[in-house]
Amino acid sequence: MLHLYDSATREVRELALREPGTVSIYLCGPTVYGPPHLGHGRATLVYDVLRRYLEWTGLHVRLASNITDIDDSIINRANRENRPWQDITHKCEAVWFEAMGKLGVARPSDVPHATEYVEQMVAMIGELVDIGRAYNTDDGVYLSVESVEDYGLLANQRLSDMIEGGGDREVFGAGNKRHPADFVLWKLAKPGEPSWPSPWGDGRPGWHSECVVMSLDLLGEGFDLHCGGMDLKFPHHENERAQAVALGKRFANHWMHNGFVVDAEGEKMSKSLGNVANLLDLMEQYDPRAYRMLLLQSHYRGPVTVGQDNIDAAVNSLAGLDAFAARTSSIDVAEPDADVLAKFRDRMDDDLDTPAATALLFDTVRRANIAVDAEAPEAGSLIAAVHEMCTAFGLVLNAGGDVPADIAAKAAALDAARAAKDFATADALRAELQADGWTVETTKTGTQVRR
RNA sequence: GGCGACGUGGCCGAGUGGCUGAGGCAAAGGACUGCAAAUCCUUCCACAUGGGUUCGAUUCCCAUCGUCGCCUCCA
Repeated sequence: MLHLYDSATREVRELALREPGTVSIYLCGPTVYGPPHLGHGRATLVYDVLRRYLEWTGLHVRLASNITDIDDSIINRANRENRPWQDITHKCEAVWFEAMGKLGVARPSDVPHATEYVEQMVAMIGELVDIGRAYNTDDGVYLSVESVEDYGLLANQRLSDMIEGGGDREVFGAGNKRHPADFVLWKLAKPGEPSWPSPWGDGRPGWHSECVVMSLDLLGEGFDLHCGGMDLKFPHHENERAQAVALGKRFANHWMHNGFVVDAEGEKMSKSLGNVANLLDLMEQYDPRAYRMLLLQSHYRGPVTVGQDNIDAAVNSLAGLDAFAARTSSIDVAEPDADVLAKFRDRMDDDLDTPAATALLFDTVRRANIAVDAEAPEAGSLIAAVHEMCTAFGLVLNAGGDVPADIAAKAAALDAARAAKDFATADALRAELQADGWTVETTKTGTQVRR
């Protein structure tokens, strides 16, 4: 069974399942007010790999991931561009899922929207007020963090230490709060702002409430895993948890956080890649699979640099895998090599060690190539194992696909010329095909073209 | 000020108290090929610095230098 680092206990431990055979996961999704960036891409890819791997091992995965479609950033942009806020959220959500599609990130099982859950949030906030753990001020309702026993668990900091170091930052709503770390659950609307009714006045929910309500509604108390980017650990996840704890509910059993995307060579990157911080730009300029490949070769908890060299290396390594898929596409597959798959699971179960698992993938590719060259009997099972691992990774290999009749004819002509030792014609034909964007490879069964 | 991460070969990026340590990319040489491509083989002598613990450290501890993240709305 999968062992994962748990941010709450700060150790790698087994991901215990509330219900055998099924994994319930909540992933904090995007606030839809702009195009997805590389950070979004990393998070969604990391959890897509997690999900596919779990499914590949035979588990049923229920993945809920929200869309935050009401938020200050959205309102600000709407005001700035003088257009309806829903216009922004709808458009951005469409762009989001289009980008996810290109990345090969499967759509979550559930995609709840904050605006669909306002009533439930109001009800929850009401409960917190009733039990004296939240309080009303003249600009909203706040949660009293001092009423939460172990506030700071995820941040791994004591409340007092956090406050001391606050720096020069302005404390939001400081004048009204009982404690500087108290956070807003309900924001009273200013004139012209979108709002929903509540016992405390018209307004909108604070950021941290939606995930509590949605995760508990869709997945139920004590769900298995809550995940998101490292930057969400505090305050977002801390504050989600605080609300659940304040309500006396069991929340996530395990917390997983992925590392950041780093642009170590900021200047260089922007020069060579343009505004590569934007995920859409990256996918436009490179095979979208390259980002997945790059992330697979790094560990999910560490920082990862996304730069030209990095992406190029990933693109080139994919070319090797595609070539493998192409040259083995006509070979009968057998039962996947059990030994390889067992090793694969060992590595993946060890805190999702995809770098070790990809090393195994490449190693298996080489072994399979050797077997294919030798026409050895184990080729089929090794090839099958490679495809199994790719499935678990969510990596789709390109074996070439359909070849138009005229191209196939040229390839046949090339073979004929070679057979006749008319190498000048053969070379010319090959150059033509290559100029057309085709990869031309000589195999035992003749010239194979793909792209 | 508090909490935390990290410094590995040309680049990226794993990992381990003891034949000096994956994998990918790049480069070089070789096999194969009419030539290529694909494939395979080989090579490319790397673990920030200074101490300490140890029979032995890249891996453990301390210090130093350097990089970075979080500490109220950013995946």
